[in-house]
Amino acid sequence: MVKPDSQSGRKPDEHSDDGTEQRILDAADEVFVRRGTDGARMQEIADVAGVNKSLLHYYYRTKELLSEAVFRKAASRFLPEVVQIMASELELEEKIDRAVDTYLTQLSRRPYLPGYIIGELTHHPDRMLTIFTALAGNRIQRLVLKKISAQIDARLEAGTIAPITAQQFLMNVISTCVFPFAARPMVIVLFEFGPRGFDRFIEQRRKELPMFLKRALRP
Amino acid sequence: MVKPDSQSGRKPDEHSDDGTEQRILDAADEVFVRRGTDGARMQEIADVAGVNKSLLHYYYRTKELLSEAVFRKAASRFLPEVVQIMASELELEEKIDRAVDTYLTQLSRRPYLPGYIIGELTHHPDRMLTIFTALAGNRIQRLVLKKISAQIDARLEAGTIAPITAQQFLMNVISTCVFPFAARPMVIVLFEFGPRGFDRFIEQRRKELPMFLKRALRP
DNA sequence: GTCTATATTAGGATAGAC
DNA sequence: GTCTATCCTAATATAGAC
Repeated sequence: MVKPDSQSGRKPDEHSDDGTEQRILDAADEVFVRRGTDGARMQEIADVAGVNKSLLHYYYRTKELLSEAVFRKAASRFLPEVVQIMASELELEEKIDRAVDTYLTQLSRRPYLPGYIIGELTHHPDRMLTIFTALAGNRIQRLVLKKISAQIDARLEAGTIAPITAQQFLMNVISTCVFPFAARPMVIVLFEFGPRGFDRFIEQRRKELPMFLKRALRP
Repeated sequence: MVKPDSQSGRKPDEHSDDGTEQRILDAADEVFVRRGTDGARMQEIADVAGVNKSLLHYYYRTKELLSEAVFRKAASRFLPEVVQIMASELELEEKIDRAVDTYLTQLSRRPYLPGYIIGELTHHPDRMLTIFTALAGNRIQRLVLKKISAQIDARLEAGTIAPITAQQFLMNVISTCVFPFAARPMVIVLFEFGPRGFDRFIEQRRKELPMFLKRALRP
């Protein structure tokens, strides 16, 4: 919308290595996620990107727009994967296995992402909700809930599952995967984890959590 | 430390209704929790408290100190309750019942508290961790983990529980209680909740979640 | 103890040279 | 496209009268 070149074609003429605009977005991602939108400083983003502050405005016009770009990118990394798993034809137990594994793997790479998204969400609900609706179009979630509901109903008929609503099921899976990362700084203190302690905890969780959740489904 | 009068005795002389200092702290709580430390404005706090901006500095010296007071108060409202339940002599199933009920009741009253704490934690880890250690002294958590571990071990002997570590057990209970509130704005969108929809979801959860968690404990 | 200035700085944004 | 220099507002903080 505002950017001169970017997404359409190649970089126009003489200059840097791997795209200045991209370097700026990466730097912005790093700084916004660590400090939050309100705590982030354009100067720090410029420093991390190794460019002049003015260039941020050249590419993204305002801090507001830049932060939106970052949030959009972060959010888009969050939902689709699990939505796809949950909407699939897999058995519920298989969905648990895959969702847990996918979440823990992705979040281990970006541990502060949940904290960032949750913080933004609570501090700027209005702005963020528009992004979310645009991003995840309501038809999709409705499909997911329909699908899970149907699976639960069928298994209730067969007597192979304990009663639970699709929403509560989904919430339990997502909560147990995402929350430990959102609360990571607190968890590290309360469980007295050393440098690699949290990672080991997550690896243990990767094994134990699916079993825990699947046990809870049994009638 | 910095406050003129306050916590020691009564208000000194002539003035307002129910304590100006308290009114300021309440206002600060409201604003900081909604906007986050970095997004909050001293002016807005003054407006909410119905006093002049300068008074905030009179009582709390700086924004930094005021925000610490707020965070300390918020955090202290969070841990103790459940720590006490978990450290008690109750059976694990009974602990689940009480913890879920306590959490959901308290968080329903202050739904944005988890989002605030998580946001602060990820954006100011250093500062917040000192508060947490001071607040929850490590001996206490160690006692909780010891207690839960002992209970699990005993029940493993008796064959009345599925294997799980105390840390993972605790994490599962806390995650499933707290996360829905932390992610509330997202949940409302994704589940397409109306005005009272989220509250009804929580009331449903108050019944279903304990059963879910207890089913997961069965061998 | 509470208010009315006012000081001061920080940080987002723009103009304009190269 | 990238930099230097500058503008300008918003926000924390303080001085001082009442």
